[in-house]
Amino acid sequence: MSVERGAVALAEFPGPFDLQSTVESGQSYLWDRADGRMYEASGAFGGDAWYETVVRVEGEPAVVRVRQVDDRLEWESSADAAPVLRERLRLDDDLPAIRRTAPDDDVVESAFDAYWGMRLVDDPAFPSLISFICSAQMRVARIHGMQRELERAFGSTVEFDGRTYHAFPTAEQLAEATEAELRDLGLGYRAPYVRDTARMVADGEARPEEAVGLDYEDARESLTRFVGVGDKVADCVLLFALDYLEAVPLDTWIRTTIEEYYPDCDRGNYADTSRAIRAAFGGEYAGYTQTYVFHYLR
DNA sequence: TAGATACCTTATAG
DNA sequence: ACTATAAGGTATC
Repeated sequence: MSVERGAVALAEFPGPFDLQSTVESGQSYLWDRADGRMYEASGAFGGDAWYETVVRVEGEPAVVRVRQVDDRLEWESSADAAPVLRERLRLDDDLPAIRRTAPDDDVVESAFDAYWGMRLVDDPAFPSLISFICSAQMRVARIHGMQRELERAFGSTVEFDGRTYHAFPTAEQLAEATEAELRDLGLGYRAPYVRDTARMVADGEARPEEAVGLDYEDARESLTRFVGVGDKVADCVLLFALDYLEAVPLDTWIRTTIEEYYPDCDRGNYADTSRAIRAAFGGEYAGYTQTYVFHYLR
């Protein structure tokens, strides 16, 4: 299979862009660094590192390899990668306008300054769902490692540029996994959650995309039908895959931030605290602010 | 309905 | 070396 190459001129899109922050900030677990140094030296070096993932273009798997060199996004793929990059990395988001909706207190300002250019990702729903089911009580680097293991064990292979890559497994592929196999990959108690959720999707009982179109809180409720998905994981999928930019996942880091800087927003339960912090973070794009703060404090 | 507890595994701190 | 602790929580009681 031939290797096509191209470049995306970032000047055509509103505001700055930072590839490393975007793919190494714990939003997406579908990208891998070609040099194997994912999460090793955030910000210190590797600003022009190559990142790779397997996407689907019209149903067919295609490897996409991308790196940022100054104001260009250079890519290599078996197909035209530009439209995929534009969508998945949210290049059309008007970052300066979004930032203006955020509060201008010290934490938020510092977070935006530290990683200015980071975008939210727009991942496919099922892989995002599985990734965040795996994220319970896990560190970012290990969640990432688990997804690579799932791909290697259950995903389809794709040949590209003389190497073999693995796509993220489909629900049907993952539904075939046994709990023991998943535990052997290090998933621990998340193993039955992943298997059961994959079965629900494979059996046609429910699909994460069904949440799209519902009011935000109904969409969150819809996702909690899946096994291993509570309010927090549901918020992650809404924010990083289903285009609900107001979603603010209440994880340990944000809860600590609320305690320290927004004590009035602590309402004692998820739903009410969520409403309060979403309002404090500016409403419509509150999830953007959450993601900057998360990455900054982590 | 709100609150407590078990749950896999691993990296890191002490 | 060895143990305690915590990691982007959820299900169950």
